[in-house]
Amino acid sequence: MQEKYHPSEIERAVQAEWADTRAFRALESGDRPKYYCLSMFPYPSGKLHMGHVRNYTIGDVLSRYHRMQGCNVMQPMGWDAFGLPAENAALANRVPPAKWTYQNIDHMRVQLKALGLAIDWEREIATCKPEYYRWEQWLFTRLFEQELIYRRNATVNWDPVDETVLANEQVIDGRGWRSGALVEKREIPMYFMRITSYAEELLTGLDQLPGWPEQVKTMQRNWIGKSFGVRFAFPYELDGQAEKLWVYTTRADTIMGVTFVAVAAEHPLATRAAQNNPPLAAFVEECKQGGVAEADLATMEKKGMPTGISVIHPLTGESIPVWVGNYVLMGYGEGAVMAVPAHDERDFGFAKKYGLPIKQVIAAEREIFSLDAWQEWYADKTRGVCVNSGKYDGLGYDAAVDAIAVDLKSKGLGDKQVQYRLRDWGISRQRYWGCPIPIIHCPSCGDVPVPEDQLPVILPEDITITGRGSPLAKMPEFYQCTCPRCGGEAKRETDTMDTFVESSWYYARYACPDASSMLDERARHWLPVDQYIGGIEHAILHLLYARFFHKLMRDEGLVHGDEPFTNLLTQGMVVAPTFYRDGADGKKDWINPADVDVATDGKGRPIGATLKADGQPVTLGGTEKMSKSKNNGVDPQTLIDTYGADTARLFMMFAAPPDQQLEWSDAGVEGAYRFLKRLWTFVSLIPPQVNGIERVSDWSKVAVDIRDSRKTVHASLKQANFDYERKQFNTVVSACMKILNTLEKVSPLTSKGVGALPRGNEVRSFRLETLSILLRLLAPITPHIAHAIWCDLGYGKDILAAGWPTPDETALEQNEIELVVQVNGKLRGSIRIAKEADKAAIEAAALANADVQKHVAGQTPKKVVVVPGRLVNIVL
RNA sequence: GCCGGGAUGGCGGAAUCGGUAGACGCAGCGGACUCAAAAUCCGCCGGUAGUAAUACUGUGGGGGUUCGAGUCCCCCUCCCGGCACCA
Repeated sequence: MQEKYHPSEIERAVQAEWADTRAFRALESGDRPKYYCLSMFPYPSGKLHMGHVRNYTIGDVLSRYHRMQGCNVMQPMGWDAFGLPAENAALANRVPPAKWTYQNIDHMRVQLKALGLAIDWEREIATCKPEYYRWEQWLFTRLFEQELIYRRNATVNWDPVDETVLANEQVIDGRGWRSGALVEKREIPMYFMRITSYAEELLTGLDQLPGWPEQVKTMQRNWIGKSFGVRFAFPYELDGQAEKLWVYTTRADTIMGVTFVAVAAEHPLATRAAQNNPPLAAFVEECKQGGVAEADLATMEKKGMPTGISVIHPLTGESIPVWVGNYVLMGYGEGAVMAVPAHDERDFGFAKKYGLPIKQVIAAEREIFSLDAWQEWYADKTRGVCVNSGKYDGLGYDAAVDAIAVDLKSKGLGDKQVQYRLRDWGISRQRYWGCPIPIIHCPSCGDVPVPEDQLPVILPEDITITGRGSPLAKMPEFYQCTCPRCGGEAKRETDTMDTFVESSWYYARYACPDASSMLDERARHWLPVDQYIGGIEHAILHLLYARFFHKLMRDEGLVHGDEPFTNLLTQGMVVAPTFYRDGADGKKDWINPADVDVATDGKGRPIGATLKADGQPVTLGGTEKMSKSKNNGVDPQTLIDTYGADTARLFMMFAAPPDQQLEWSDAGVEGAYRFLKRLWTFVSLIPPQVNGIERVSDWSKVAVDIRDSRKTVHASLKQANFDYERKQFNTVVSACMKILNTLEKVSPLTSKGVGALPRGNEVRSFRLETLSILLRLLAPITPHIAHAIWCDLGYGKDILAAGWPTPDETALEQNEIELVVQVNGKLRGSIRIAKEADKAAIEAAALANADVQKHVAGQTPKKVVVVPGRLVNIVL
């Protein structure tokens, strides 16, 4: 074994060995318990980024740890290959999306393999391949026939210049990202999945997921948003016809305070009113401007205009004016809301702005009419009682809602209703690079699903992207077809599916990537996923859609069980410092941290930075998520080329706990490399054992410093095992570092001192045991070096099969313990005392302590608190 | 705006059930080795005062509960993630 650590040689050799032995092929056979470990698959954007490295290292650590614990592990990998960036790249570089995507996949696969991940590459899938998406189309047709998929109109962002539907991301400050045109809302027909039919199950199912972070479950619960309220109608008459304007509220107890009703611009009532009201028509037009993103709608200025139409309050018979409000959306709920300015912040602001009446109907501790008065109690439904509400006066929330619902029901104008905030999932996309929707539009038969024997509907890959509309809609050879039902001339659907559809079931397909049906028996074997790992940004949408899909597939008889992912780990982002210079056009020119020298003050604080190329200063821009736009990404490839995969992995695991943000640090990488170098050098200097080692049989007889060191090692092992179980890998690494520090103190080895071994067998035995523990603790994190040393030292042929180390409890035992003594909660001293000493003995020893007596100063303690094994607190 | 998180030395972070704040690493400072540098090794390292022992102070800010609070409760500030067509 050479003295110098050469990671690239070691890693190449170890990876070749794994490949030759197909070490990570997952088989369904055997009697070990299965462990399916899945990391969210990457979008093939071109190059691996640090977020990927972090995600896949976490997954790999968990996979290898469980394998060493005796599990039959499956860890697959694939590509979330459809999506918008491929079309953008096609526009920019004139490369067809398919070609671009496949090239990226080939490059990123090589990069992933260099990380030494324990992946079964024989299960690789790419969602853009017909053999994958054909089953998605097949399921679509099944769900369509069950009416779990249906077609209706929905609002999208429309770029009037490019004549294209825009993603929310492509709308910047209300304008199209390429054309700069003001974006409009437009209604188009789309297919929807009836996720609301599963709302209740998606909600209650969260209670069966103890392995999910509470934070994610809370977000999903709030997203589903189950509410108990009242749906009721305001009757009115229009053109001699009796009509009803329906609304929904969770605060029916405030119904007597309604002073106006607001409807969406697209509401039929608004349309009708605008017919002979030009200013209103103009306002309705104005409301169509802007995008559909909820964050924009919620933060924009609330505007409105009266329709001139009034409705009747269902309980008081009062005339209530109807307004059009730009903040009311047709797609949500009824497209109309009751407004109670006295008890709702938004309504209050609106009423103030337009001089609408404000009527207090809930008793507050202070008079209403200032914004902060009602805020104190409004959120707390249990506190207020009704006032100015006629027969409901004095009732609390529950009683008032009950009484009001009964009265509405008796008039046929409403009733209690449970509602969900969750909306059905619109899956149609007016884009090219996606899975074609398998529907044929027949003038006589309507929407006809493509029959099974005509699937897949293959997406043509040899096309050109213009940025205007969908290429498929310009390809008669794609859309011209005959109706499967009547044989007449028909038109194929040219929309594709939301890419979230592919990522909603890939976890199941990995179990049987070559199945001749959507899923087979192997999916039932491997599912559910035991451990899922991915970014917190997927906490709601992707994870909710995947849970929904699992239930759809369950009801199709394709999978067993209700939930797809038993345990979930949401990793934090990778962030790095940013640097920039102000460009000529007023925009910032972002400079990569690799091209910058940072100057620090005496204490190591950064005080300035210069560009390496010209030595001139650049501005420090703060720490942000690694991204192309801020040019602060560090290329993982350079990292791996310079230090090796083990260093990259070690740094990633050590720098922060998996679920927290990770700050990039070149010096931190150096530190990780230094540790591996130190380990390697230490091992390389161990002299060959000519006659083998005579093992110590009774550790209680060895020298006290070795016994103490052994205690540290086993305590660190115990801590590391605890931290592995709770997935806090940064402290696992800390424990490993501590073990090596301890070992080097007892068994110093330098290139100059080879052979000069003090105390023979005791040290050798301790070293042998300690290294076997250390290497196995490190094996999941830095698998190459651990495997190489394990073999070199003759521990065995495969560290993955070596089993997991357990601490020797006898090494941790101690007769005397140290107790900290506080006086009035302040640390004043410490005592050593027998482990089994009783409370009286501890108290006496504590009071006898010189440091303590100084502070007690003859006073009689009021109380003495003894916390066994920890401390004594003397209260004066 | 709404929902969910976060804030601890110069920096990343540790503190498992309310019980010694700062483990482990980085940076920095001092020293050894060297002709020299790199690498490596040893020591110091929250702040203030002090030669020191030690004292006071300290976990974003303000209040509270408790013998005892980084940890629990209330209020506030700032930062981050998501908001349904980025993935």
